[in-house]
Amino acid sequence: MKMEKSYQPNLFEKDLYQWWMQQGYFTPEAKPGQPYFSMVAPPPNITGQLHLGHGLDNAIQDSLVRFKRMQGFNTLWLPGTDHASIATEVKIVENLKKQGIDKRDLGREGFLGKAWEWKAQYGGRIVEQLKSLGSSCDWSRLAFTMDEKCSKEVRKAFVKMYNDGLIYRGDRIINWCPVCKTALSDAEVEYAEQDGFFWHYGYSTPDGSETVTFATTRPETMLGDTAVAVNPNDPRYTHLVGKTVVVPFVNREIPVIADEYVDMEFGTGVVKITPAHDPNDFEVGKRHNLPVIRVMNDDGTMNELAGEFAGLDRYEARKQIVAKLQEMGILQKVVPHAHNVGSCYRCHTTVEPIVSKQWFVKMKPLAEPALAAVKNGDITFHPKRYENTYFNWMENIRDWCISRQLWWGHRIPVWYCPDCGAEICQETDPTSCPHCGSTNIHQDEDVLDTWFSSALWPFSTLGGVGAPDYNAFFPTSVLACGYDIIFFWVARMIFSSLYNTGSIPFKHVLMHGIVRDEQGRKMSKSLGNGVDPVEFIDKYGADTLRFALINGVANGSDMRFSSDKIDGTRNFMNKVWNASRFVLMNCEDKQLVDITEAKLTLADKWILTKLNQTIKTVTELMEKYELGMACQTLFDFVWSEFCDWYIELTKPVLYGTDEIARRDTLSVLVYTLDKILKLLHPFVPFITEKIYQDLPNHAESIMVERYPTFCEELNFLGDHELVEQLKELISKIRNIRVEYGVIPSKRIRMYLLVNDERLKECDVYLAKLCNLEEVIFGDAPSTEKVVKAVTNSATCLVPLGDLVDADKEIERVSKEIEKVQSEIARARGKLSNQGFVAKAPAQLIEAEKAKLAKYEELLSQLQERLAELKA
RNA sequence: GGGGAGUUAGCUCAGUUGGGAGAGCAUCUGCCUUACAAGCAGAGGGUCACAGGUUCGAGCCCUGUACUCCCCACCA
Repeated sequence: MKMEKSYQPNLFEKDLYQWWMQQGYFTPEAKPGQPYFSMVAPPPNITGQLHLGHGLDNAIQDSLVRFKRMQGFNTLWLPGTDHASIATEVKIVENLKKQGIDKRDLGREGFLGKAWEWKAQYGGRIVEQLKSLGSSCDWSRLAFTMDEKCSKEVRKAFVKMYNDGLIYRGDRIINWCPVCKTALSDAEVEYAEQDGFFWHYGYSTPDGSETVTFATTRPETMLGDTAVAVNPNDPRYTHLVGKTVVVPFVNREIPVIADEYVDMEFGTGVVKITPAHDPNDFEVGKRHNLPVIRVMNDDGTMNELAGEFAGLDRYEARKQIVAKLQEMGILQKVVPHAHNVGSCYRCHTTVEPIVSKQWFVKMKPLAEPALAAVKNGDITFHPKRYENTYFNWMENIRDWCISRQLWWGHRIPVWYCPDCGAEICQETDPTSCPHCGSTNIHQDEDVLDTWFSSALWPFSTLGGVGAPDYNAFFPTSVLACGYDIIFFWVARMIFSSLYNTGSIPFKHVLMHGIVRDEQGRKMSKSLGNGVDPVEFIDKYGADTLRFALINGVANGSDMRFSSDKIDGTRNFMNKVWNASRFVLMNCEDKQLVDITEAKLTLADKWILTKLNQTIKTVTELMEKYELGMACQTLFDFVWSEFCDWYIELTKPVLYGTDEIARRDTLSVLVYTLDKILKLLHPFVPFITEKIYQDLPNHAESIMVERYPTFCEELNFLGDHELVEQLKELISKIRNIRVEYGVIPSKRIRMYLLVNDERLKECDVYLAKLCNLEEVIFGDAPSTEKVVKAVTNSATCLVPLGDLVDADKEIERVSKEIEKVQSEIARARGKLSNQGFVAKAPAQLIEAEKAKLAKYEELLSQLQERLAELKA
């Protein structure tokens, strides 16, 4: 066996991955009724490149799946790529343009064909990238939301909702993106504060006798005004209600109406009403039967109803209108005003509220069971606080605009018959009108919101209700994703599954945060601070990336991805690598025994006990989805216990001459390393598999081995405690060496007085770890000048001859006395507190008493020592 | 306006039923000791934002204050 002296990434990962795939480990059989663990993954959008957010998603998901697989669950992880988003279409169009093709020339079908070509290419690339992260997805079930089986489910769901009256089509104010030229749902609009203006001006009565003044941030919409509204209780304007005023430019006479919507306190108490371009005005318009006059085109230019401003861009029109109002002396004042402006979450263009005919889903009936499912505990969020976010949204939910004016996506399965006016909604394409037989029917041009199909993902990818995979793996166990898509995706999956399958889509929702850069900024293309996981993996390896993304991060909170963290993790990987190298180097040509038959040393028993504790803790944490803490626990165990102490403690034996002892200790080393690799494997798949394959007596693959469990036979609490005392002693001696400036290479002698006879077995450990030439059990002769260290289990005397400095020693001991005294004070304080003794648990009181006794004994020894020094 | 989160060592952050303040990095000292200098050993460093309260006991629970951040809604 040959191992590099330090961990080098990318020497074996690809081969291992390929081998895993060949072995079929990723492809489970559907076994209905078997204990299973299944998961749906958020589909990375193929139009962007893979970023660290995906890396985090993937690391968490894969770690969970690997853990559960090792626990013996039948695991399914459905991989998916892409959904039919606006960005997808934009990219496809860009791509076509490069080839000199206009999508209109291709027609809808042709466009889709080209889109699939493009998608296969980029989707394939993303899959390759995900593989380099070690994703143990079942790639044979790779799904796209526009796949045949998913599409079937989309239609089925739509038709069911349509027939149940949950889907309707109507005129509404929607958020319109003039660049993407499509409607957006409320969730797809991002609001940001922008500097703007309040333009104050007024409309006059036809006779010019009276003027009502108002303020607006969008003067161009005045061309579509169909009323001016005041509050019915506003005495300033009661005399005007029912009269009319005239809109300049279009010279339209519009009524002054009274509506509760108007806030008397705000501004002048007058609002101009533009039902076609403002959601509130639209509602007011409905109440008062106002005409709806739309003055803007889909591309954000003014239309023919805008009169002299027709054809102008909305902002240009605004400029000219303001200028003309000023010219005409109508404009009264302009006040700077910061207000929130909505923009398209994809292209960041300012959205325009525009009235238009769109398809909506009635949310109230769907939201109720979805709320109940979380409230009654069928679905649990981790961390729990995100349930509040979910409730908040679900309780205030508004109808969901699901139509999009794009070419790429699931087309709405509704046909119109112009001959009889019928509207046909069905799963299969009709060839003629079922009402009048006309073949002159046409399908609705709109496509569905990408999240409509994504919402069906948990069951559509499983083949739908009743399919073998569905029966074996639904509802899924966990959904793991970032908190930023609770509304877009999580919430919609919940109500969609409940409605379409009658079941929750998943039992647990594991939320993680966003990966930020070193300065805490969100990673973004425009800032150029994004990290490409593929480049990262080339440099540091997938194991490092995965562990760095998970280790020590609390669920649901954002994390900073810093170079420090990367280095630390890379160093840990190297540590694992080298510790393994140590074990394997010593294994050459050696026989091993089952450790239940080995004669265990104190150190062996100690590490086995520690291992047990670690297994218990890590398993519990994993089961609570606390991956960050599980990693931390492993990090500490591997580095601070196994490497720093246990390996050092084995050296006296391994480098000794007792062959049986060497064999036995080596067996424990291999045993422990084997468990460590298995514990780490979910997070660190490649290195652990690589090393595992080199272990003596290894099985086929670590990936399908069982996760370690607590072993009562190998739990030695008494010996564990003794070694802890030994460690304390060793630390004290090392401290003395450093404080007295004994150079590390100098081997010195030591006298040891033990309170626990078993410590006499520990001379080799002491000698090795403190670099002693001799450990003499017994008191030092009075002729020796010594430095003394006291612990509860032993007193050690280090003869340092002339190095011993009485003053220094007095200081050192005094300092220690001080520490012990403060401990004693604390313990006594507690125990003399009546309330504590009366109310605290007995166990705690006993523990406190024991500590007090310990410290008191220590104190008396230290004081004795001090007296000696001062004598 | 509604909801949520944060404030712990110089920095980044853990701290899950309330029971002696932790890690990594950085700093200081000394070491290439045959797994590892991507390392080892040792050391220093905290009024757990502030003010009250509950409790025998509070970083943790309650109330309030201050600052920071996120999400949602949005008054023209």
